[in-house]
Amino acid sequence: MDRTILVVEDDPDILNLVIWHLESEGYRTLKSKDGRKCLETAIHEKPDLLVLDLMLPGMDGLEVCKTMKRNQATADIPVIMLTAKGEEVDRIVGFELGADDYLVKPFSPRELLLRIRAVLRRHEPPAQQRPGVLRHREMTVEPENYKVHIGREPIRLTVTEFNLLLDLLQNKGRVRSRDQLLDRVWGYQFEGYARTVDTHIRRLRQKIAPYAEDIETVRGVGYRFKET
Amino acid sequence: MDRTILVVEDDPDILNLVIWHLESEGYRTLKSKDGRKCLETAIHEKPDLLVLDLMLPGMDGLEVCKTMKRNQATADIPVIMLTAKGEEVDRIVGFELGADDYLVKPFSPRELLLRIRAVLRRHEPPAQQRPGVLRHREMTVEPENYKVHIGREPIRLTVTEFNLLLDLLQNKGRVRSRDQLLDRVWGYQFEGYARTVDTHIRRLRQKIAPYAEDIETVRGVGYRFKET
DNA sequence: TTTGCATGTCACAGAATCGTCATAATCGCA
DNA sequence: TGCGATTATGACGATTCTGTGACATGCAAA
Repeated sequence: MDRTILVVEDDPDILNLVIWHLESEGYRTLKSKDGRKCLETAIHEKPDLLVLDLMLPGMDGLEVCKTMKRNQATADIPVIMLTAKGEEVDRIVGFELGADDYLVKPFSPRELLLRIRAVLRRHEPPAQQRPGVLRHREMTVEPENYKVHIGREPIRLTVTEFNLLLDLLQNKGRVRSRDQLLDRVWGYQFEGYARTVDTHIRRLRQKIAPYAEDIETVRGVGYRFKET
Repeated sequence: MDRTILVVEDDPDILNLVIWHLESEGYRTLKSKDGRKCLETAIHEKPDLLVLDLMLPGMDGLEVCKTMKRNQATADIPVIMLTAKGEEVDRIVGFELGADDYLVKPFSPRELLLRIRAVLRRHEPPAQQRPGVLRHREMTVEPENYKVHIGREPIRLTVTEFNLLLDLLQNKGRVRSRDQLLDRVWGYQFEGYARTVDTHIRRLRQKIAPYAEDIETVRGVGYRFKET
């Protein structure tokens, strides 16, 4: 699962409280105290959901929300608004801004968690798009669990190896350049050499030995998982 | 592929660095040091993407961006902003101006390249317009995959051979001179003899043996892929 | 702290690929 | 038909790319 939630709130007490509850529920979290900064975070980190305080220094929550919905990169991220009593609830509820739900302070953490769960469920990608279990001959890969089996035998992969395998498998038949792989598996900000990919490909091949050949080297281009 | 990128930056060092990296990745490039001039260039040359420095002499990056987005001819060109640390990142991130992404200096060239690739991917024309699988009798060529089949049989081509075949096939029926082929397949910077093309044509003919005859030699001119 | 694992980097060897050249074959035209 | 120009071919050395093992670092568990 491992959803990431960005919390934007200027009151440090509330911020930490919310963060603490989210993390103890197993969510990954990001914080921001500033309306402007949080947009930046939203774009680069692509959280699965945003918990947004209405009253913020600088750019207020309404603005943040509107801006996000206008920007293609962030338009799909659901937003839960936090408001103090008496704030302009009506406009939020009107959802002119694209907020998906809202809570009036003071709220109970449990309620927040429930709302989050509900909103996430609503925004869950439909089953056929969701990464289900991937298969390749006798090998099964479970994206949600970081588990790989060949036949009955469990295969122990590191996170990097797993992500590498997953990306190749999800793009079966298509060549991925080393840079593309660095981008997708290691992330944008990684500043390493393309050679690193080779090493991990090697380790991956060793571990999925029976199918080592099915990771094809496309010389001068990159790697590709063999179709069927 | 062969996308054109306009880089607008007043610092010549950074400008040349960026240009160099872009070209070595195979992009065509245009430069501009001036906010006003670059608008003109953007309109006439229709680049596929703009890398725009925030701080510019004359008209600054924000203005350029806003102006571009107002003008129908340039509104669809994605923009990646470059900013020095501490500059008004917030307004950019607010995307009031329509920037599609941004980078804070100092940035790594690799990261810029990755962002460019990501933004271009987002703005990619829909699939039905993109060059799909090419066919010639029993032969299929998948441009994105570097894959060639004759019937069911996969054909192993090197990247150079593949690009050569692709260029000929995409221009079926038209003669290409050796110089044209050198430019398109080997790249402008290649400094070699035209005879090199002959050798690769030969290797290509061998590998696609059943259709060897379909690569016609046009004496004194170049080569041509026979119209079905 | 020590230990073990995951990771990224490096250097080197082997293999694939490339460009060039010499020579043979072919073509177009007088 | 014969000649010069052009192209095809095969070989070879040079270059580039990948696979591999070894190693340094960092992190986290013990």
